[in-house]
Amino acid sequence: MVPLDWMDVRADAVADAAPAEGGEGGLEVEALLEGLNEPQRLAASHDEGPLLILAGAGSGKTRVITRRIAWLIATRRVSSSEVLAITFTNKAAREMRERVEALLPARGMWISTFHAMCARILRRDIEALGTHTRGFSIYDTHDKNQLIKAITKELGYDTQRFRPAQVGGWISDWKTSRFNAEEDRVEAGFGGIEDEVLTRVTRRYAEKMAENNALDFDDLLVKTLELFERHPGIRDAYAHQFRYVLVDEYQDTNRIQYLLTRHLSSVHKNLAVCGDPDQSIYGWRGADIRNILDFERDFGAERRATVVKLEQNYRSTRCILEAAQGLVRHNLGRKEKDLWTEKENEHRITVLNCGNENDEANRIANEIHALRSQGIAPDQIAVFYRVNFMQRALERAMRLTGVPYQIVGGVEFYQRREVRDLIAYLQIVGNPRDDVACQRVLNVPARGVGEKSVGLLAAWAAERGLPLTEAVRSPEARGAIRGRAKAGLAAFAGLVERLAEMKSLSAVQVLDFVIEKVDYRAWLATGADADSTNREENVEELRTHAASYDAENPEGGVRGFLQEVALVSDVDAWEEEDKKVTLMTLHSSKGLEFPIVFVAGCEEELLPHALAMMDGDDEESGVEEERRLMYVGMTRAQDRLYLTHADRRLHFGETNWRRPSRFLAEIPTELVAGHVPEEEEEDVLGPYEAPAEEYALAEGDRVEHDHFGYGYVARLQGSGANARVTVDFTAVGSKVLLVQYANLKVVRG
DNA sequence: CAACTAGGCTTTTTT
DNA sequence: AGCCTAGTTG
Repeated sequence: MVPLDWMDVRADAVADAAPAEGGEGGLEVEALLEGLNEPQRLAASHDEGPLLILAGAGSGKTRVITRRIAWLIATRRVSSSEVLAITFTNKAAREMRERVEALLPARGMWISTFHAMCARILRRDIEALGTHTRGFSIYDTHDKNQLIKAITKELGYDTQRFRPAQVGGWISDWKTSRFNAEEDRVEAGFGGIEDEVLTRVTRRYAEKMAENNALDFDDLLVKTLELFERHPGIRDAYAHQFRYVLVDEYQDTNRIQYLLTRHLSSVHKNLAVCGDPDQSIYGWRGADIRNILDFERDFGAERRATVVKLEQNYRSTRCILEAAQGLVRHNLGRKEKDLWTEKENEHRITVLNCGNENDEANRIANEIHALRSQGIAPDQIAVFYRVNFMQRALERAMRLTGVPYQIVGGVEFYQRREVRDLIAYLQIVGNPRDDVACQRVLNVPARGVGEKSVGLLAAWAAERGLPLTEAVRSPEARGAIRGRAKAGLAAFAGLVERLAEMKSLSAVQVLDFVIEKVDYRAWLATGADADSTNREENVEELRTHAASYDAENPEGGVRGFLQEVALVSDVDAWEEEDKKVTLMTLHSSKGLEFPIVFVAGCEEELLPHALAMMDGDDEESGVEEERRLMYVGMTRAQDRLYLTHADRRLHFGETNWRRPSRFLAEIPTELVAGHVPEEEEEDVLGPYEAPAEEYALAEGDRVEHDHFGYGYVARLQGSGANARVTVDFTAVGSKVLLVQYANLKVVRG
């Protein structure tokens, strides 16, 4: 967040020119459109009515949006608080705000993600719904899963069979689908037990969320929509306020976001959306590409929608652009775009075929070294991958070869146990009804309060419909508990009493109180964890975060901090200034650009991902989204693009044979330097046949050993140098041997 | 009854 | 890395 007092300092030459009278194009206004090409200028200076900006990759979209906001404020006598702009990440929101403020002084613009906007609206108006108070907690996926697990257990179902994450996914689909168009309502009907679990858990989940005064990510959107539907007065107040509404990355909005957009723009009907159907990559979480495809029909009924296509790419070389286009053209039923660039080719695309994941990582690291010796700074380079686990091999190679790197996302800071513990204490301050938070830290650090005691307290609270913190504070509830737990609970109760009085303190003040009071550092030090120092560092980092939040948001307090923490995304934490190579998932790379890009793991079953292809009934649409994902990754590159794939990859202690991605074969060959994989013959069915010598051993094989004689292979584990085999020898019984030294001979027949 | 340990299992992508 | 389970110890 930007401190408020920066704003006035930032005004530059353009800003100094006050908005022209009547808004008609004086020199100053012209300056706001300076340097834009014709379609960009059209989009930036479009006045009233619906506007669809089809913005190809790298076509200067952000620039158009920021200029547009500035132009509206400068010429249309729009005050900054009448502009609503929705971005995909908080980072994008922050940047957009800064860039507008660099053009003119503007205060109080609503620029945020959908989720942050909804949180802000609900903080003000949620009490109209009668289920929550303004101090509500925001549950992230982890909190949500904890609650679902508890409920699933409570209802007597097996949490192994009905995994919290899976049930959570069902609930999410169900909530979202309630608002979908009549014709494509998700058939929640699995039939049988699944249906029963879904129905019962969903109902109980909604009850508990209300009791806990908590909202999950879906709820933020859904409750805001409910608020607008049930209280038109509230809806109209916002709709009147926002004279101009702008939604970025519109191709990735879901049905609820679409309906929210409708409501918010319903009075002035000045809605501009911006996006690229070829970059729609969030279908799996409910995003509906039809939102952008149907925009003209949806919003153009009263007043014809203006459509602007931004087709000049300012980012990539012709080679990169053509390769990416060549790839995405394999998607059927897409609107053809004619992206072009003036940047001529310097390098062709490099495809690297590697042995295994470590070889791949090393070759990427070596290439980075070579690039650095040509004077390219590490922060000009990014490595993308499809799944987070791939980060490990890459990270290892970077570390071993001394490449400075930073990882975006992956093992998230806010997911770390120590961080979550401390956040949970803050959540109790922000919302004493938060049972999930209370339960988490009831016995952290260990106070002798085990499962049994917690069960007694929870039962007492449930009978009376009271939150857990009340049970903790009640001498009556504690009366049934004896022994070590009694003293521990008394201590925790004292702590809860103190926390209840800390609502108005700053985040770091509460944090410091808790850390000191429970002696959290000492508790960490007793942990058997080898990396307890690492945990201590994370505690320090959390303190730093809290302190800087407090400094920048003096009014925010504990709740403000919690809200920010709940809604941060991976990319939000990314620091561009660092002189480091960036490692991130393809999904996180959306909206970014780098001179040099590596896309690792261009293999079948990884990109396209195996699960994307079996999800639902429509395999091809899964593949198409994966193709778009690859397209997004490729179009991040400005000058050079490397695509790598490995023949073998280690996953879950198993080495699998890999085939190069079909997407590699879809890139026009003349654009590629290095090894071009030949298109594989059709063998869609059946696993890829591995070269025989690598599978020399199989379970059940009869083998001969120099010393132990004959036996049968009972088990194979690991791979490469670590591959081990368990053999039941006739003479000496069962032995575990390292394959590479055992020198076993297979006896066939 | 609570605390701790070892070992097995698991991960598509994320606001 | 974390969660779960089983088994042990205090």
